Amino acid sequence: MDILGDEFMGDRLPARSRLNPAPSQVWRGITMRRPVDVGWAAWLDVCVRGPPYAARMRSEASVLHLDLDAFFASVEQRDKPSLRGKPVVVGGVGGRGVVATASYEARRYGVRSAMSTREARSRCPHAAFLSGRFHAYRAASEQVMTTLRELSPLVEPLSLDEAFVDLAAADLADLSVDTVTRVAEELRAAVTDVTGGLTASVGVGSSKFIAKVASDLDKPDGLVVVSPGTERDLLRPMHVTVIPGVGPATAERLRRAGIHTVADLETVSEGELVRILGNAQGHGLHRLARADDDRPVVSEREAKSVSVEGTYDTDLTDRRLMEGLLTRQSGAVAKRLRAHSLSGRTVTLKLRLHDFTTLSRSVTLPSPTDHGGTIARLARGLLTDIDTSGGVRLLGVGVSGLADWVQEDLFGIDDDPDDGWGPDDDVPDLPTDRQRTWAPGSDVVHATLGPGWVWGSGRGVVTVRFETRDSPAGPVRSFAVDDPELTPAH
DNA sequence: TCTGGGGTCCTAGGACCC
DNA sequence: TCTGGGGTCCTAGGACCC
Repeated sequence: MDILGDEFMGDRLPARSRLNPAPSQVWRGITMRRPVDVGWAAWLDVCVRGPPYAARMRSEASVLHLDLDAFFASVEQRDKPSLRGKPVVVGGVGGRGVVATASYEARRYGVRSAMSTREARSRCPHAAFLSGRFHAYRAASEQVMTTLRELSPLVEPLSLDEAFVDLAAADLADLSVDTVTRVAEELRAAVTDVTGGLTASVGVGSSKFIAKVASDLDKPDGLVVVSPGTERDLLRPMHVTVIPGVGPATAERLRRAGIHTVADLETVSEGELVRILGNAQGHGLHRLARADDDRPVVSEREAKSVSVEGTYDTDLTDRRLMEGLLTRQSGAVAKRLRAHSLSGRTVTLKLRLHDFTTLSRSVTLPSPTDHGGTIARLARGLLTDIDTSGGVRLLGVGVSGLADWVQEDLFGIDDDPDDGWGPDDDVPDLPTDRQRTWAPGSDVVHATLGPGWVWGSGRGVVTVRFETRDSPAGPVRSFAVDDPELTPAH
């Protein structure tokens, strides 16, 4: 039975784990066998989430969370002394910009992250409004992350200004509250030193959740260490929104069920939470409400998607302009994919209409691409079905289903003379309507008009690139067509 | 002219396969 | 010629995070 059990897990579950061995690594290489007294459902749970009978929570405060204070604004004040002590707002400065970071001086006027810049200007007209210098932020962030890695090899950056550090992987004498307090204070000083004056708020606790809550308790420039055993008392009086994953929508659903605080949440059964919030969130919240969090600190994460989007100061209505913007965005996405040696199979078009409704449309190729032209053609193709007559405020392109290789590299497209696309080959008919993409799975995936032609009304000779299963940037052929939907671009 | 940009994860339905 | 169930893949949308 045990052997059967191992085979079962080895065969089925790992489809994901083998490719993407994520949190399961907490088990530190221990091969786990299903004990005879544990049922299958419970065993699955063990394999996915970790051992339930081992201590789920760490017994020591060994997870540290560091959060740089008002990061973007602080970098600006550091680099420009005239801004020190004054309200600084970094974010979008255009007509539709929002605040990314407000300095503490600006926060006194009610300026907050995610507020529209328009609103921020009306609340604090004398603030300095800056659009941001991301190279400087990235450089400062790197200095900080390097400092964290000197303390422990296990550092998980969450963004430019935030990271978890696993102190259990650090070379410390012990993990007592006194020791981690001292280490955390030294770390804060080191961060300020290496960045030339930036301050950080730090929280330390027995889990990611507790460390993050703790770092919020004494901002800015503070340190809170939560003693093991006191976690639940700390959380009980807090509003449910302290729990990561509980935003405005979830908080409202909970409020309607009479649940406001973590203490309220503790009294609700797991089944009831699942009923209110669905499976994943219900189970997750039931655990977090009890400070039950064994998520490991993970240093390397694989990217799952790459995207570029833009919100325009005035709504777009010109389709040709939108196609041009998509082409440019696709090129940027492709460039970033190639910079990371990635390619992806699914291309997603994103639109936000004038009334803020958000749409997405996607297609999946048989093999991954990192080719800007291919991404652009697919994105423009997806746009053709959408009614944009009311105006479009946001346009974007993304690629997901990422692989760390490109099929064209493995099966060169030009060096096989008998690749089935010679001059005498039987080439499929051109599409006669505006539809330019074939169903995935057919041999020809996509055909695109060559330069000089757009879809419209007319007829003539067109150049078409055929994209096939095996060659996404396939052969180019010319055709005489008699298609009233086709017209020269000039 | 209220509401960014870059992500992650989850849900739900349909197609398809065994 | 009807009744399944499970699993995977794909698409669309939504919540959430920094």
